[in-house]
Amino acid sequence: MSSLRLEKTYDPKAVEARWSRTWIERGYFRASTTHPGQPYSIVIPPPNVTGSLHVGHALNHSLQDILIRWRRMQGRNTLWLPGTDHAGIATQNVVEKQLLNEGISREALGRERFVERVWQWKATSGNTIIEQQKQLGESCDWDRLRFTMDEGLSRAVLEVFVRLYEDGLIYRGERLINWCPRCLTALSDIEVEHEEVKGKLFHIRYPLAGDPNVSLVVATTRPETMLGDTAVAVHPDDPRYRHLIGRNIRLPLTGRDIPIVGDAILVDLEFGTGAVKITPAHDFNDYEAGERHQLPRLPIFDHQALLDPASLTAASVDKDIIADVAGLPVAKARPKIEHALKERGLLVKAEDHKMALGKCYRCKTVVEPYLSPQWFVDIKPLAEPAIRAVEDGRIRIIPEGWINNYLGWMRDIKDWCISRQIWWGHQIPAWYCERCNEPFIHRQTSTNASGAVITRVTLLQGAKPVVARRAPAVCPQCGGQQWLRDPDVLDTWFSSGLWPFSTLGWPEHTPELKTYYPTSTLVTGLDILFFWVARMIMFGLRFMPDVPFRDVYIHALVRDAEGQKMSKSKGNVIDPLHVMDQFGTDALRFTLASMASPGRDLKLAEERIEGYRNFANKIWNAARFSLMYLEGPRTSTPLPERSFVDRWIVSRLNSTVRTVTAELEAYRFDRAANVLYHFIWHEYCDWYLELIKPALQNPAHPDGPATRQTLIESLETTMRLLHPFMPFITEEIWQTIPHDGDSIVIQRYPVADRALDAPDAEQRFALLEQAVSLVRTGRVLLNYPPGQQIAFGVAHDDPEKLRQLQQLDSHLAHLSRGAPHIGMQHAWPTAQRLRLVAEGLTIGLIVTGEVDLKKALDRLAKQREEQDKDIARLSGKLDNKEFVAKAPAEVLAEHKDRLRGVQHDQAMLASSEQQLRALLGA
RNA sequence: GGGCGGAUAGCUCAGUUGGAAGAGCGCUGCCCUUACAAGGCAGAGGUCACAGGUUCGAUCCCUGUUCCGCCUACCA
Repeated sequence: MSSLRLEKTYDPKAVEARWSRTWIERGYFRASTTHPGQPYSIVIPPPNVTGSLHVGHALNHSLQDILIRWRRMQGRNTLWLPGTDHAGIATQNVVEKQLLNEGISREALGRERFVERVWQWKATSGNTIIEQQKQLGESCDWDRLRFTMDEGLSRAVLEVFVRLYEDGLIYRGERLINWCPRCLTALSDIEVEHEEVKGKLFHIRYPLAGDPNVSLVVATTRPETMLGDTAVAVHPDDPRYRHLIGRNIRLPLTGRDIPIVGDAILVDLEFGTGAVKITPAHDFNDYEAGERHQLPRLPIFDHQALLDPASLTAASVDKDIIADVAGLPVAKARPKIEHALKERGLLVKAEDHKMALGKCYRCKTVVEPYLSPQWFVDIKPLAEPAIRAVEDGRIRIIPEGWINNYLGWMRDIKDWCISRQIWWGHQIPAWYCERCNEPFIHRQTSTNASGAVITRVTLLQGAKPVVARRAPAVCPQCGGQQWLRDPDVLDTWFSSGLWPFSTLGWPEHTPELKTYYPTSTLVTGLDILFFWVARMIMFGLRFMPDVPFRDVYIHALVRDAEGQKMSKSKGNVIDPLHVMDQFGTDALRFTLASMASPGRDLKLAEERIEGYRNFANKIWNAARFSLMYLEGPRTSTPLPERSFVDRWIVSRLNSTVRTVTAELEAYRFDRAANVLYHFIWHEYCDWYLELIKPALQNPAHPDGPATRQTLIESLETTMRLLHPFMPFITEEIWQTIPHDGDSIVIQRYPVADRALDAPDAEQRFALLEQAVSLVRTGRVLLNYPPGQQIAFGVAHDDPEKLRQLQQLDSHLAHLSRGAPHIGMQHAWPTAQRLRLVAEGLTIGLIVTGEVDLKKALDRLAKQREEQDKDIARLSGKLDNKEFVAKAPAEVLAEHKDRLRGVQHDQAMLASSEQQLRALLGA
């Protein structure tokens, strides 16, 4: 026997564990290319293989699971393809840290053993997030789990790289790139996070060569880079300086002479001093200016962003300065340089200045523009089709607001630096003949702190690679057979950019690709729109060649209750697993869905989840109720012959089906969830289950059999409707109530049907609800004691409505406890009033609906006149919607503006009592 | 600097072709009523950021202002 029949509260844990296991065992999530339905496919944004589920995943995955479960129930051929990402730098950093804790550096370990070590770490921790995803109920086809460094996916990477190279879209070149001095690797532009910081703008005097009395004052935020200056720029139209163009500056601290050039692009007349130092090897703008003026590049920092003594010497820097700053990192070199300038009286001033600082998105270290040979993708030819695909609507971005964001970025896109100087990832398929390239192969040997000898291989600009799917055997140039493979690996986003087709078997022509590509919907956070989504579109269009997905649904970021980004360091992280443990997985899923409004970050507080835990419990108890009263005959009475209450709930459910489906189609998970919540709690539970109690509890009630049928049908349909949102509890209930089939997972999703709409029943219900609500309000406002029975009269001006209300008398009485005598009060003869009083009942009057209050009042007044001259004076007609009576005065005073159509007949009661006493001769 | 979004109840937010202000949570009062106290019923609470404009009518459309986010960017 299910606990559903026994337990008053829903205990999710056992239920969830059982069903998540069973669903997978029974293969409900397995996709088949031969399934007859129209394909609907989603590839999951692959989480880091060694990560664990955070609340952002929970949101992202819940939404996808809702879509997939919904489409599966609609009979579509669904595939939700799961997988994980090797997450190059991030994972490498984690393992490096582990090694450091053991006192080992990765260099000491060596590349091969280090990579082995990462694989080990993946093996031990890689299943964590997958298991957690299963716990969340994700209906992925787990048999198709992919990893970006799987053999198949790696082959796709290789293929794409080689083809792009052959097409001239991948090249190697020495450029200024963003370099993380901690990760010791190049980064792409978007891997740099900009942060506004307070810095200083230094004004430094640069004397003219051969004329020390004349000088230019340059402004810079980075004085330490001046050792690498190769020119000073002024604006060609600047009357202050234009006559100096062509003359030389004697660069302080170095004694080098560098030219003054005119550059209208670099120099802003309004800013700083109007003179700009040019350091082509350490600044992106200066790099470009250097190209314009054919200036030499003088790198002065090494790969760790330390001032490099060798470079400094080559740049002929003052020996004292070299001694002072050589080997220092940027942050420490800056004050030393500042000091040296000050000593020489060359520092004019240093003013506060806010500036944007670039940081590594993985380790938050300040990045350094660094001149080095790297691999790039010539991106424009890939971006153009990707722009068109969105412009012409082959790819829809939802919400639409992000389209311009995407287009803007794509139109302004710069070549993509794809090489990373790390070890974990897809090694670039480029080989160098050692003999031919001897001058370009630079081996640096050093001994590290632990005494290990470390060799660092750098392939200098000029090296000629052979790019191929496998290592070449013999060099076509020199016949040599010694090959050195390019040590770099690819940007981790290179492989994830192939995800929609590499996971389906590309470059083979598989049935999976044919069936499931293009995928239907991509569900993702805004943070990886450029990293991932844009790259998938570019690669998909080039290699498939078709869009990788039809719809891109972009959801918001999950923040904490204060709107702060969740982070471990802030300690404001909501751990989804903890929440699932505490409140149940369905509650978490439903919370996230209900908060997924477009365009806004969602602030998550545990109280919300608790609220939906209560919702789950409400559903549980509604199901218990249904089972409790299901004993007894059930008949499938034709709908038109069922009671108006039954027809009402069927109609409301039908309307809910219609709305939920429409909202899901529009990716409005929030609205779909809210509509479901409202229907189940406030219509099904609050009204329907209450209304049918008399029919269920009285064995002789004529509506009993049909109502039992309606009860169970509507519950069963509701469970199917809710299933994509709350898979566990719906399955558990569905299994326990009468049903056909093995699992709710593979049942048909409810479809709205006009024939089920019952506007007349809805109208009648509205009348009833209004009357009940008025009776209840009256009770409370008039302070009737709980046990006190009350007779209420109901007046209505529309004779048809009045007739309907009379028919609803029993419902009204039932729903307003203790008010058994509901009738048309104004029509009650005195004798009946007296009888009611004799029974110890209080008499009240309710006026509902579009009643003509004036008439009602007149009628009441006339009636009372006949009965008793002392009857309370009635007044207080406020407008056409409200009127209030006098007594009891204190209540009325308090609620005067609120009291809607409630009349307390206190005075009448008093008068009736007198009459009664008179009659009885007391 | 550019772009985008937001400002509605104490809190979190709905409110899409402009037509009498909504939900959840919280709060107050009453109620342990045979599905559910993780509950029921009732209730309080809002010049819809500010200033103009269009309109018979504006939370909604237009303009400007203030504040808050996010994205993006080479002001040295």
